[in-house]
Amino acid sequence: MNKKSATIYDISKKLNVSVATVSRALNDHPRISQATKELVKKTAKEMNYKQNNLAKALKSGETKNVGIIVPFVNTNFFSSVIRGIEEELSPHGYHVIICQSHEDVIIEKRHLNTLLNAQVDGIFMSVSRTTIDTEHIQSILDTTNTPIIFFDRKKDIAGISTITIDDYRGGYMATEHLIQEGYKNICHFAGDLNLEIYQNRLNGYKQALLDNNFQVKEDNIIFTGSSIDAGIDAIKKLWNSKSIPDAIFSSSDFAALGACQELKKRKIKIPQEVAVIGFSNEPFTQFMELPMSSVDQTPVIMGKMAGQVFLENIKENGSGMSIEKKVVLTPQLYIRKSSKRK
Amino acid sequence: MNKKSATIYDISKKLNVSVATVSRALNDHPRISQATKELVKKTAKEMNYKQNNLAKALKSGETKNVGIIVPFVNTNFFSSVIRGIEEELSPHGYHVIICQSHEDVIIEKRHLNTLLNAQVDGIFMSVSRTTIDTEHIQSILDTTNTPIIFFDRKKDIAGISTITIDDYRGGYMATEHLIQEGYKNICHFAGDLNLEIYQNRLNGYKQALLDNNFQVKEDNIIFTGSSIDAGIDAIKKLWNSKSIPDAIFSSSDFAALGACQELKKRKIKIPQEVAVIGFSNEPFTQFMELPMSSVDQTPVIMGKMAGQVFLENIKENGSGMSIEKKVVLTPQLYIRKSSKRK
DNA sequence: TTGTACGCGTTATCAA
DNA sequence: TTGATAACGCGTACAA
Repeated sequence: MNKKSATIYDISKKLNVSVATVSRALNDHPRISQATKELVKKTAKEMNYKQNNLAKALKSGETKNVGIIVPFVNTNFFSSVIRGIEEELSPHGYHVIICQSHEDVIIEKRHLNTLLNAQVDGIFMSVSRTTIDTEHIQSILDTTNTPIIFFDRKKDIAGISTITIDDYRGGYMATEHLIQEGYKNICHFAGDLNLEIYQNRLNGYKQALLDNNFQVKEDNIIFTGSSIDAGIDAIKKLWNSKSIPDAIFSSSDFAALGACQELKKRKIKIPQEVAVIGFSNEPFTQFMELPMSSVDQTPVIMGKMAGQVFLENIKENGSGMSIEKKVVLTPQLYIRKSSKRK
Repeated sequence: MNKKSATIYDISKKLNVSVATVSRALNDHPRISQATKELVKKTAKEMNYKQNNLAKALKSGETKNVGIIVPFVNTNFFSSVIRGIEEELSPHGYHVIICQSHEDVIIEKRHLNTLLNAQVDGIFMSVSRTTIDTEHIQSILDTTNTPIIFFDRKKDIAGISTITIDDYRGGYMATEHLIQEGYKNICHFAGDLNLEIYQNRLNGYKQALLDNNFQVKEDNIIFTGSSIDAGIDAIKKLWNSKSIPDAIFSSSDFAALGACQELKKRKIKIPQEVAVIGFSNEPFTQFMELPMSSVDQTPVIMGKMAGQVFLENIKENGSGMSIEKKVVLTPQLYIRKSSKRK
């Protein structure tokens, strides 16, 4: 009842040739006669032979598997990056193993270990929100040859290639756009500053203000999370304060959405009274009651670039030394109704 | 410069014990003295030993990897199912390998083969749109012990477990809801009938009409794809016909969205003049200009159920015979403004 | 309690 | 052009 798949031994027995010959025939080795090649391949097909990549990997040291660690897989951004990586690597024979960290550094650490045990040829990761210390990553770098590639949420570690978007520029672009539309009191919904991306968006915001002779008011920087509720709360807080803003640049589309909902509830008009612009260009932004402006992170391209960097790394890595590449993609500003007053 | 990780041989040499002892110590074998256990584990840590799961898998025949084949990974539905599978299996030590078929049966076939070569312990899949013939799947069933589990988009093959939602019921619920709201001329945007899910949604629609003494008019069944443009085209076609509908039950949220856009353009009021209800409960539906009703497929639960069925299958599979399970989940109707006239 | 030696399925080296 | 055999790293049956 148990169906064990045929091995090259089974083929070699059946044909009365050595396993070496079978292996070479199947791999189109140049010094094997055409006749035996065809014979071997034919009987291999008949016997339903399937190459065992496990054994091959054990011998060669290459599994042709890569790991990807993301906080959650079912968000538009991360699933799109994964799509990009898969599409870049699949044609080169790689498989992609997905792990979710749930924003928990403990789980992230565990996944890193199991991926290494599984002998993956490389690891792509976006660090979790709770990843502050990075010794667990540094130690992999020190003790293994497995290349690690950060995308989007990176940490500064020498020897690790990164693919990011220019979040600073994204923040700058969004803010400058609001200024050009004539808004005067622009506030910012900042994200978790433990993550560089949110720091950079904030810094871009600040610099755009300064470059346009605006003042950076600390009261205008609200630390929200990335949830709808956080956006709602932020509006409540702001509208109870002395200085009510006339524009919001949110580092998260979801917080921006919450803001829109709360503003509507209060009958405050977008974009006439208040402009809103988000970040990530989530699919829902363009279908909202009032289509929302947002900064696109080009996630599929990010994934493809990450894949390319990995492939180059593998190719160059004959020497055993790792090459560090820093790819920075330019975000794309999508201007929609929520921020167009003119 | 090349860092090769330590093996049990390295540890055995260092401690002057046999590899067997090292192996057993690391695996907490009962008949190993506490002293040597601790010593071995300590030095293993010192030498930065990492178990090579490749070798283990080659020996044991279990890779603790499963494959998932979906058309595309970056859709809300599929990425949510993947999340469910990963969360169900990860605690049991499994890794999840993702493959995209791009709706192409040729690619699907290739992925199936490479997954088998990789010796995965199981394969989860949603068939591609172009998968009509199923001999490539049947032959895996006949020649290997690798369990296959269909989710959502299944084919009827004996011996394959399936996790689906009751699409028939979903179609029935949506249609009946429209009838109860007083709509009289309900049309249906049908999907690719090569996929059972769309057949079932259509059948549920038909039966709901019949059960409520409505006539099923073939002209009211439009075969659209699942794109926004298809929805737009469908409206154009319908509004040029003799019988203009007052309600639309779309088998796709995106086609429904296109319909909403085109209806708005034509200044036709939703839900007063025409009701719209979609399928999948995509995140954008609740944030639309006019929040859209939709049928939720509970994808994360679907993924978890698929994972559970796999685990049960593995457990029971000592005998080498595969158990076939059919899990049918109940869809959830989300009624929003686009279909509430009363 | 510990050691020896084999097998898992490949590929590669050395001989023939 | 082909064959015999070692090696990859691990677990384990059989011995001691």
